[in-house]
Amino acid sequence: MVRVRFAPSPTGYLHIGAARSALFNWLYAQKTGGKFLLRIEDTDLQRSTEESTRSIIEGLQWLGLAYDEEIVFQSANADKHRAAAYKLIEEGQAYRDFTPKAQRDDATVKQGVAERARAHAAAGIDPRSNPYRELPREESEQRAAAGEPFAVRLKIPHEGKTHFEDIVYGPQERAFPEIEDLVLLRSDGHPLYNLSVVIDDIEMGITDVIRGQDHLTNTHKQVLLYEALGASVPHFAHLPLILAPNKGKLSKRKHGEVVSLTTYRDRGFVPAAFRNFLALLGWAPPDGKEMLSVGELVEQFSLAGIHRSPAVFNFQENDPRHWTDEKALWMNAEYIRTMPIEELLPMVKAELRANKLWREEYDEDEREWFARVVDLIRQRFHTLKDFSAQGRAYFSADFDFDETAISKNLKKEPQLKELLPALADQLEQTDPFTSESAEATLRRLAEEKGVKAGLLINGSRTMLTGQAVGPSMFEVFEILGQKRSVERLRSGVPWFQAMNALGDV
RNA sequence: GGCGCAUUGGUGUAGUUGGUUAACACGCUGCCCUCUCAAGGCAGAGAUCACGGGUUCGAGUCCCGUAUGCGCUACCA
Repeated sequence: MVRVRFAPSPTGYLHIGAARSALFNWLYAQKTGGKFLLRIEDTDLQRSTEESTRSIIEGLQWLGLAYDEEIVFQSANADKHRAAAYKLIEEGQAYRDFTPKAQRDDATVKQGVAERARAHAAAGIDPRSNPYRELPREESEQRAAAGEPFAVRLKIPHEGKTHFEDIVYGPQERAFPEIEDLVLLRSDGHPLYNLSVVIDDIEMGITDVIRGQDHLTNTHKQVLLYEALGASVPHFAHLPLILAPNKGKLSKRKHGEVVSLTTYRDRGFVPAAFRNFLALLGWAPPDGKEMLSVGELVEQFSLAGIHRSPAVFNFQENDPRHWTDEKALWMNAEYIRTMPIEELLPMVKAELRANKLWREEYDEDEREWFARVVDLIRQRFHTLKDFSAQGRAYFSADFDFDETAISKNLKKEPQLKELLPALADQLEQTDPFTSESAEATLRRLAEEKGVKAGLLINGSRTMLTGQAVGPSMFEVFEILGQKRSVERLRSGVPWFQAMNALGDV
């Protein structure tokens, strides 16, 4: 049975790249009828936080990726990791390295590595030569017993090469001389990443490791460890990276909240929409259809459909209209306007509630009305936030008037100041009050006064909703009802606001 | 520095064994619809398939090289 895992380190919010890894693992588990496990890699005590763990769990939940079994916290397994390392020493597959720990500054590590490599090459030193590798066992044990600190390193053979088959990237080979004897245990006894992952994956019975491409080259080391440990090697599938628009690394420090999954939740994304979008980064369904429900995603998903080149996450910083990938935004709007209304309603409810616009009647007597409004206004919304912003006038008498709407639809025609109350008088007499009758009334008045119907329509739109844009106005009349429509048409509020704003009395 | 991976319109992708005008989605432009804005419909712009060689009757697809980008190379994860 297939067992896959998502293994994030809790050192910050859930990155969208990580979220995609989680998605692909989950999809694969669903597809194969396997298990999807969650492991929190919290071995870096300084950087790991509980808050981050919480946000990861919330993020997965939001995306609808339920994990099986108990969460595994890697830090809880440190003893097992150490024991495995000591066992490898016993077996002569690993050795104690008494070289004093080199001081390393995290920020300059990459540079330091390159410099060291250059220096070694220039001096003709084999970077893998380590005087402790062949230290006689007695001496090694004596020095350890005497309390001398040591790191534990895996012995990599000098000759030969590793090989594994990556499901996405194909056959991978690496010559042993290119791999340094990797450190398993720090001199303070702390187990290191490569050891911990392998032990935990064995322990958890992981059959398929699906993760970011940044782990591809390190996989050779892990394969060696599996072999040293006498465990069977899982299948590997590495996923192409998700890059920033400049094709650089997508990071929080440089790109801010666009990379955080919670941002999408907080800014009004429908989970299914974002999940759908994420699935299309690095993978494409065989039939090319892009709007896919979870069921379809599961059905169509295959590791073979994942391709190798990195995907660019397209957004424009400093441009609020394009704060994230346009296709994601489009897809969200598409979901909002096409998803079953019954599924959308609870999301709108949550949004209204958060903005104190929710009324319990919407769940009871006015349930039908509520569904009708949502159905009417969702057609042109892009995020759930829009229901409480542009949609505010439908749920509250206390809404703002858009400045451009006032100048374009009201102030430009001063006579509207009299025409709209006149329309209100007419509408008050209209019975029954429906979109059809409201339309007839309005058009009759326009004809009487010799003005274009559009003038009254657009003016009404701004009076009733505060906006210059929105659904068909006659639908709005009906949905808002006779009483509110008449009241708002008579209200002088936007006129005062216009005068104040524009300073002409 | 070494090793690895990648490279199809602005972006996401299709193009499985080489064979007609390189396909789809987002975005963009125009038109239609119309009470506005969307949606929808129609039309369109945009790719010398990174570059240079080669194999072949024929290459986005195979081979070699170059460039660029990214990753790994840590007593980080």
